[in-house]
Amino acid sequence: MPKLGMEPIRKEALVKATIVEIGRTGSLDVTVSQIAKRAGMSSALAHHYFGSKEEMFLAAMRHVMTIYGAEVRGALCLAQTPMERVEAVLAASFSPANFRREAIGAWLNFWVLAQSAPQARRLLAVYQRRLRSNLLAGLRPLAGSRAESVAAGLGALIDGLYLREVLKSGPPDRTAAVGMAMDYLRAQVRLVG
Amino acid sequence: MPKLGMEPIRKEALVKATIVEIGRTGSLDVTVSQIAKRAGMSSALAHHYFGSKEEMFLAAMRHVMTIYGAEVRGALCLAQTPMERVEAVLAASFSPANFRREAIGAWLNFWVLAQSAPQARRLLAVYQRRLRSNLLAGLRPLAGSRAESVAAGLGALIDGLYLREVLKSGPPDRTAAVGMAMDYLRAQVRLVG
DNA sequence: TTTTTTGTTGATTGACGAGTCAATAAACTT
DNA sequence: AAGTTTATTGACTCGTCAATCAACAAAAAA
Repeated sequence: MPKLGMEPIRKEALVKATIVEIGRTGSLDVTVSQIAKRAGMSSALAHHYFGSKEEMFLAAMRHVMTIYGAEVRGALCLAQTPMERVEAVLAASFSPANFRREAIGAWLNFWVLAQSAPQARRLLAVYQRRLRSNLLAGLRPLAGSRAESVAAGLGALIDGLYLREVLKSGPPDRTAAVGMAMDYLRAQVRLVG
Repeated sequence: MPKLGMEPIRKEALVKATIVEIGRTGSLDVTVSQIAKRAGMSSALAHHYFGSKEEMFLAAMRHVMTIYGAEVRGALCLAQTPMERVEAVLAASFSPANFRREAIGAWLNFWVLAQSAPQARRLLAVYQRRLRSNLLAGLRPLAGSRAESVAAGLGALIDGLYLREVLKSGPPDRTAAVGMAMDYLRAQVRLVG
């Protein structure tokens, strides 16, 4: 019963299943069979489309980052003032799509992967650069020469808030996270203006 | 040629080797054989003393946290003012013993482990509580009712700075990390005093 | 209609690794 | 001296899993 044009559908299903499984087990120790099963196919087919488990992981990572990037762009085009720009980035960073258990768990594991897989490292570096430059655009008018340092701090704080969510039980509290980051932002900016 | 009283020596060697190997490979995918080899013994002996790989990981985690705890206590007993107390905690958090590649890599992986191993989760929770209360002791006189929130922010920032170090190349920059945290602290405290 | 391309899987291979065991040996105990 | 405890390892078991293969099915192209 092979319908044609399955490739993109299967690949997408696998990518999503990968994220779910990594998020669910909280580790990269997920078997291709697990992922394939959740995506509703045989493990052989998963290999057929992706070639290797590592490719699957990288595709999943790209997917998470693509969603993130899209949300940032979306929020950013509504922003008028510099402050709004920064707020937009924060809102996107803690959006429901990104700041949820599965994604957070996946994100943490990508960090681990980045330590041994150069490809993953590169992807994460791209994310960091993008975050930095997005923040910087809004921060320069607000914080002047301290913009660089504030952006670095804010970036680290965002990552830290993700990390802390890992140990919490219950659903992630976006409002609290955004609040914490905004708090930092306001405190740092007040010193200049 | 069995000398007696080897147990503590072997165990310590294994714990240190575990940290080194996890830090070196950047993942929990280290074989017991690798660890045992680095510690200068057979894998069978490693199993003899620890029973399982998981026990080895937990012992390594306890070790890292013990060092951290000792450094905090050491720095804390020299502190006179509240501000000095907070500074002491920060200094310990980014001390050469803790803020080095191996330990950082190990730390990150413990976080991952905490997602699936309840024991590890508990250990990490202990660390967080201790950090929180240490910070709070210094912060309450400085930040009053905002102390809780500042402590949470500082805690997240510290973890975030660790996380960011993972992707950097070259040796960790303690001074920069402490500076960033102090920066946050000063900004938050200024709003009160 | 034959052939090729695309989709799909059950079965298999081959490697690797955690944990066990039997055996050996040195030290302590009685 | 005989027995017990501690140290130590090579060899082995048993399971798991990534990756491959052979085979089958259906659509598209020839």
